[in-house]
Amino acid sequence: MSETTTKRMEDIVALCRRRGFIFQSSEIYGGINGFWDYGPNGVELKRNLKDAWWGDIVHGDATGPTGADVKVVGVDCTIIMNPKTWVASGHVGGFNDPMVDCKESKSRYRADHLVCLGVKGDTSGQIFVCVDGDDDSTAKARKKLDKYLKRTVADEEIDTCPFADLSAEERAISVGPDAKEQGTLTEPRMFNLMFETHCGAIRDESSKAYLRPETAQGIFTNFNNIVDSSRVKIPFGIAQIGKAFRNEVTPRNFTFRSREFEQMELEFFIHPSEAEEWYAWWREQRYAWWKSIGLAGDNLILREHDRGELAHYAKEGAGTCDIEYRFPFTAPGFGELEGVAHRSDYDLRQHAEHCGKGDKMRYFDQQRNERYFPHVIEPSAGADRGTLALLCEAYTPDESRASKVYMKFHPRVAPVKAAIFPLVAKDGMPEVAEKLYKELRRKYAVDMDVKQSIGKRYARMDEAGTPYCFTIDGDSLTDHAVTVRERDTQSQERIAIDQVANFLADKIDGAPAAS
RNA sequence: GCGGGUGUAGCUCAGUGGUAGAGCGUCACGUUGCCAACGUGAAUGUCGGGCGUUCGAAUCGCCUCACCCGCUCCA
Repeated sequence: MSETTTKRMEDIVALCRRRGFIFQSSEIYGGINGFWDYGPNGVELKRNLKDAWWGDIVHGDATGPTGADVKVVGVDCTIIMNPKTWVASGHVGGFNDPMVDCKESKSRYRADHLVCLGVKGDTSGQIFVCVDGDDDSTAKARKKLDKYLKRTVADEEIDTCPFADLSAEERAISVGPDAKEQGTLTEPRMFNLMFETHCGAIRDESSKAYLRPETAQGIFTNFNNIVDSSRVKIPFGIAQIGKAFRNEVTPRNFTFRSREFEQMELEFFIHPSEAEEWYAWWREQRYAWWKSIGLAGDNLILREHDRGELAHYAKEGAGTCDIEYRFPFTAPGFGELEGVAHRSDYDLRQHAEHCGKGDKMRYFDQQRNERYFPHVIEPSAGADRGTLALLCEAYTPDESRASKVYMKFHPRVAPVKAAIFPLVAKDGMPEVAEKLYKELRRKYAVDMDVKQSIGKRYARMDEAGTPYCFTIDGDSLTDHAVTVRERDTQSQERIAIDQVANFLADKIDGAPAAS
């Protein structure tokens, strides 16, 4: 990473603090790793992002690839759910045992279930790992061993030992049960990224509960409730915005990897035969959306996953992609903003199996006269990551300005849409400004500032990313017009004071997408 | 988890054992005539935190926390 990009992230963090976007959580006590607070400007920015998402997803008027209306309803589910939810979803699996991951096959194994095969007395060659007691896995390892030694190894030559006993050097020459390359197995480690708590006063195993690590499961567990109560018909979606928690090993990169974060998730339910076209459609839709709120150009990419990195349930599906942004701390690489995944019918099936109400999780399609588990296309976005991307994208150094930097937010997400200034605080100008301010603030987040020089007030608004300033001067009292100062160009034009609200409406809602 | 760096006012920093400072910003009053103007005045500090050494610690030692960077990791 170059020095300039390093410097820049520090500058962005400093501005976030200086202008009230983001603070460290509980800072007066020294902060806490992985938790961040939003200040007055930050909460407006993040809320604008979430409102834009909700407005476009839930209240949108899109037509899907099959010609169907894109019908979406919302939910707001609890953070603490019945712990069985997380057993069904796979989040609790092997939680009390050390686990080993394979970087090649993406499989996860219980460390105490893995054994190593080698030839007695031979310490130089590769070690082949298999799942203890699993005949297929053992046979596979034996075959790999034979191939490696270019001969058939007799049973009595075989030496075994627990995988957990291996040193780091030995792990480096080990080949995983489902791998071809050596050294793809991680060291055994306890693996539970869920925060735990207890319901009720008694703290024992039976009262244990988890803070949700994703919002999606609240949607899946309510699937039949919504089908029964909302008259929705496939294809349709269920959307949720809410907090999720992951006890990350290494929170890092400002708010990018936080332990408490907010997700904007949509689960879109479709007939299995239409998965491919809906997946492709959502992928393009979501990519275009991020562009529309101001993430332009080379910093935003859509990256289709390789087959190798797909989750097990997605292997046979239509695909998975990430929408990624080039953050200063990932440059020249990218960091994930949103994942769009075809999850097939994995989640609904899992819950059907675990909850014992299998039929309830299936959908009866009147038109097709068919009962089936719908497939799911899941666009899952991070609200905090999105907010951070907006901040990074907006940050624009400009040595020619008094502020040395300005925040180039799209008007739709800008925390403050406009500021109203009397040019000087006399001759009736403050009164006119006050009247305009009161009129506008009913509808928009606007600021009024009477004090100090006009240049200083413009500079402050540049740093907060306010796109427009309306200045009332001596002539305004007679010609009923104000000067609009535009943030990005610093240009000025004069418009009628009774057209200010229309001007803003046009800029905020009718503003063209970033090029 | 490993390694490197940083931590003094909102920001940039000075202060290397003896009364915590400067510039910018912020606020108040005055002045003002479109880009951090000017004058006068004011407020602002657990010197990241704790323990220790010392008559005395921002300064020395130990521990710890947080942030940034490079690895690792990211179900």
